[in-house]
Amino acid sequence: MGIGTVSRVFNGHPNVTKATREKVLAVAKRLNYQPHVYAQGLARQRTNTFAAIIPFFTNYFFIEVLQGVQEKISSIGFDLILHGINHPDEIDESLRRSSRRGRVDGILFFSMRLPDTFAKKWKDLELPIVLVDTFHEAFDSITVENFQGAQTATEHLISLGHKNIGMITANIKSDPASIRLEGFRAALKKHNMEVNEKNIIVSDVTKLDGFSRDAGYLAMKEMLKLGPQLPSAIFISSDVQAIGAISALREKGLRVPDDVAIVSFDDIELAQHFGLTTMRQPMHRMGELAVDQMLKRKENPSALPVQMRFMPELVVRQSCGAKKISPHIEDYVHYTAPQDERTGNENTLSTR
Amino acid sequence: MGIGTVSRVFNGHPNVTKATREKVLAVAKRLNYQPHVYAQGLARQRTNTFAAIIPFFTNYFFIEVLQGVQEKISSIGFDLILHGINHPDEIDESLRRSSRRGRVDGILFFSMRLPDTFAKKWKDLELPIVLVDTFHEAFDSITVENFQGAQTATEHLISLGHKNIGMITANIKSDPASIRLEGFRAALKKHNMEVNEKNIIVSDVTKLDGFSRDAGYLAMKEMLKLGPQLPSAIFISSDVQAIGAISALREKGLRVPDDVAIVSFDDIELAQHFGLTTMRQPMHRMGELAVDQMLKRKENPSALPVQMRFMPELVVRQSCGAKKISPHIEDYVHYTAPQDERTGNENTLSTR
DNA sequence: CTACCTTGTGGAAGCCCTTCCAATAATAAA
DNA sequence: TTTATTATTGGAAGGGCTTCCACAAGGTAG
Repeated sequence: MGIGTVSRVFNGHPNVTKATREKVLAVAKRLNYQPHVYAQGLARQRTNTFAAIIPFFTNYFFIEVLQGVQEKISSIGFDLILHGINHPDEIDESLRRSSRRGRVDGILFFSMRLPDTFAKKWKDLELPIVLVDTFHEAFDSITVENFQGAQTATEHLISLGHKNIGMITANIKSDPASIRLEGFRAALKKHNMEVNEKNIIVSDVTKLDGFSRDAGYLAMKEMLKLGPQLPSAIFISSDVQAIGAISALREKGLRVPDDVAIVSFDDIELAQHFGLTTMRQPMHRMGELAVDQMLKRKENPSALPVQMRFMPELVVRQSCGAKKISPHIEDYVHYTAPQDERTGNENTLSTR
Repeated sequence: MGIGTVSRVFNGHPNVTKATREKVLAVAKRLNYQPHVYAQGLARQRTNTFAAIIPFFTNYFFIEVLQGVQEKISSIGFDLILHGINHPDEIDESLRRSSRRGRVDGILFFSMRLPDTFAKKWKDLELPIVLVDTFHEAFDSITVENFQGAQTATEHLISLGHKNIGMITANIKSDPASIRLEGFRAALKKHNMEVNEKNIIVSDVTKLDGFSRDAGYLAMKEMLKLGPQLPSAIFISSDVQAIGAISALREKGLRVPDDVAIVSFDDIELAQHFGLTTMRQPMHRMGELAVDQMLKRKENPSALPVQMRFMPELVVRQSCGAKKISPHIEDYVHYTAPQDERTGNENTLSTR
């Protein structure tokens, strides 16, 4: 049996007699033979592996996207190398590691601003990259219409008759946060309502760019200082923040949606549990699509960058007050204020 | 410049003159040269890569462990190949893929029972494997004292004076669930209390082995049928279940901890938010240790299997009633019953 | 029975490193 | 200055595949 023949058998090439094929397979089984992955990779000049660079997924949004990615990647028989980013410095490092010649066949880059230095020198590199939940004109990207989404969310509150509407947004340095804020403003303007700057609380929390429960809690604390002028409805830039914000409201004895109506963004799994009205992002789907796009890009490396944008969908639950619900039930416990025991890791991370 | 010299420079071998080193480096930079990862792997016969096989991390427990793993792996300059398992069938497939010759240098296997077929043929394979949150005598493992932990949790409730104590447990097919149940029983016996079988609700949910909010919700619904004999205190086998269970209680107008005291298990991030008294597992740390153990195992492949067991720690918050809290506040919303909109993925998965 | 296609098979070359050994250069000792 | 050491350097061999080319074998048509 020639060495080439064996290769042909294992790779399902057509020109092999059934007899030889079986003979090869038999011997292979007896010897417990398996092709050496790296040797194949070296010879074929590809790895069948993608890297995913993700700001660490303590944030539920990423978990769901990552799940989509991972399932899709497995289904096509590829492997996924995971780079969790906890600190902005790690971005460069991860990109560099992933770009090492022969390491992976492509990179999925999530939710973080692609460093300009990389954006430039990337075009030389033949390595495809797909951006998810972030944008760069030079590369394929899959994003959500944050502007439109925020507008829709806000308009929902307007349509419920609210006149005094506020917003709590995550750290403005993050694209999604700032764009959602713009959408909020646009909605009010569109309906000839004045934008009261005091009604806008911008989180200055740096951890997770303010997309966290703690940040939401603190922001609402801040907003509560408005006292009687407290908005009757608030758009909050993410579900996790909304959960924190609700805790702050509870502490003051304020009820959602009766005293304050809330619409948030993301529709993470918990949103359902908390009865949050929110803008649903097809997270799982976005993960899958990212992989699909990666494959397409590999087939046609020179095509123009593709930009997919999803329209988030309004999911009406209870927190906005549109759906009336059964009698209120007493809550059982206070939210213990942030940092009570878990050590607050103050790494800043520019992310979603 | 000889080819060997270049290699020496890139690998930091000592015997290279400063002059040559710099010359090589200069040329390398000019040519934008990088060693080819797979070629290195082939020549060195190692990949600097570990695989992690994890039941999919919609479950917060895994996220936290995975984070520990990922950080540690990056810190030693290795790569992590992630295999998320959604269906039991995928376990074999993942193990097989990871075991392919030259694919990875080691496998971290999480929370699932290692298939016997693999356990056997593994010893031939030179590939190290470390088990986390699961056990097999033949391999290194890092687990938590589920028995002791459950016992401690139960004793805490006993010490608070409860006489009628119940337990809600996840699917008994899962090791942690069944062991925690045993610990519960042992605690009662130790204190000469009778074990009332009606007070034990065993979840028959298969998805995530019943370690889910829905399962907890349903189990509590079931338990509520006890009516006036409802236990005054309940030990629940995980935090997520406890959260679901609390929702069910709320629906009935019952308050935690006043009407029912609760202690659960895991101490996921959300536990704090919900004020759950729970048994803390050092999840992040377990992830790191798994990697450490992997490295040790590689240094000394023939050492006897190491079994590390952590003692979970009781974290007292509000749900057990030991800490009295400020006046109750009305809750704002019902828990919308399971499966209201998210399509219930009914894959069964034998996991934690 | 030839001449000409197919189809299948063996193996060299190439993928890109690391590692080892031999050769050379530099240095120290005599 | 010569010899014995030691520090560098070059490059062949080897790691395990894929791919391509040449050749053999089997078929078909003339």
